[in-house]
Amino acid sequence: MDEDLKYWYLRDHKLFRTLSFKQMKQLCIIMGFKEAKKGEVIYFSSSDVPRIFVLKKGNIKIVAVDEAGNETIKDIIKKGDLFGELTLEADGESNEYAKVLSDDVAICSFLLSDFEEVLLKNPGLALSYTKIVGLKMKRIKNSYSNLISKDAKTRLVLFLKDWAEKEGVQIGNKVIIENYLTQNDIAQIICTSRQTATQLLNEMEAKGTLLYNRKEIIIADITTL
Amino acid sequence: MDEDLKYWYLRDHKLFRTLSFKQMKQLCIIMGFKEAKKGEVIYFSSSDVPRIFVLKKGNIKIVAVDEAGNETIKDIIKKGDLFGELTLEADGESNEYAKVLSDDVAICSFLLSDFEEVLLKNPGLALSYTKIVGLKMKRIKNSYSNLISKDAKTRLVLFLKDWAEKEGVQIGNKVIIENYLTQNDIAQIICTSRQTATQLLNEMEAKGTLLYNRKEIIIADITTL
DNA sequence: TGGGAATTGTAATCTAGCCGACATTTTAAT
DNA sequence: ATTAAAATGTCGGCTAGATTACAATTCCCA
Repeated sequence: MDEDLKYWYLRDHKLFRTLSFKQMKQLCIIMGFKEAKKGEVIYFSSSDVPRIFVLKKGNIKIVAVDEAGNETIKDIIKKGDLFGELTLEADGESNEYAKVLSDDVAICSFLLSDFEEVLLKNPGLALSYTKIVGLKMKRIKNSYSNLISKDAKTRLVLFLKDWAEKEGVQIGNKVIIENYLTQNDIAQIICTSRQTATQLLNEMEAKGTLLYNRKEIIIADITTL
Repeated sequence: MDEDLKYWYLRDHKLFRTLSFKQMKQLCIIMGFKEAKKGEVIYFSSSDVPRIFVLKKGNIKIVAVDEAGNETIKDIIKKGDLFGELTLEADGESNEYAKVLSDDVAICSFLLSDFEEVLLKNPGLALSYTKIVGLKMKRIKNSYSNLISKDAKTRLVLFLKDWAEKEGVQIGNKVIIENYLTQNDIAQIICTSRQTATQLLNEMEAKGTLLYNRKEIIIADITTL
């Protein structure tokens, strides 16, 4: 792939904006690039050499499989997000994979070891990176503590609010969200059964607070959700 | 407090071992030091200037209080652990406090802003720091996913195994843990009600797999727990 | 354009574990 | 020693939500 295009893809990310041209060049040399289509499984955390990924386009979900074969959605990764061995420490144990949700995705990646080299030479970048990882941790902590203390309905509402805020198009108090998740996906994210999620969504639709279909979700009034 | 003693306190921590004498001196200048006794509440995350803390001696628990006044134990901090604004980002929202569990504790701290300065000048330190934060994140993720997919009994067993591994004294297959937690504390950590935790512990005691009292916990056979 | 797969809808069971309501024991303080 | 405050032990009722089991829809593509 063209070096210059790679450069711009990366340059676009807030994490790398502080770097000089020379430093960017250095990063680009070690960069990988990949595209994939909907439904594809693009990444098994344990199978490959440890890497850091930057999602440049589209959405993917990170799914963890436990010993019993149960699948949990660990994370939804959106354009601009980092994923992979964020902790800078390879992790042989966990069995995770990533599945493409949107029609297609574009992904940049570095080898963990290469990325570390660059961080060592750019303390500012290391600091920014730590903050990004920290922020991610904070979000995870927050959503997990919701899982524990709130009931399924509250969790669904919190998830919808969060989704609306991040991606929704707001018109007055109405918010339209492009829906690339199935009810089963949503259920897995808020950690409940598919049936419960379906029931809750239908209840909300009956009450008129919501309008659900496979293409979009329309929230009647985000302030009273 | 004596500069030299401060120096050694810090030097002792693995995170700072790579620093030169000069760099250590720089850190010591900005360092604070504090001691506290059992039961004392030593730290409100939101009330003070953002800080990073290193626990040099003893144990504390980090407790979060939600809007409804429910308390959850977020973390148990042990000798050598870091806590506070680890993400390098002040967090006005969360309402947390730390309570001393052991007879007494000793704590070092830096101002967040000062610590950032030092990290900027020491890329290696920044990298180590990111890894420590990352490791903590990984542990949190792991324990949370247990909360979600496992039942209360399994969670208790996992917690005990973890505790035994980290702090227990092993004699053959028998493990003795110094118990500085109440049953209520344990219940909060594994996110169940106090009554359920009590019941589970008593069941295990009845089956002979365990011996619980306020001073210590003796696990009969760690391999079959 | 038809048919299989994925997604969504609905209902009836069943259970872990929360909650309230105590009794009992241990600890710490005066 | 006395007593108040923590910590622990025990029990039954109650409920959110998992689970099982189908039906109905919608999507996809050959």
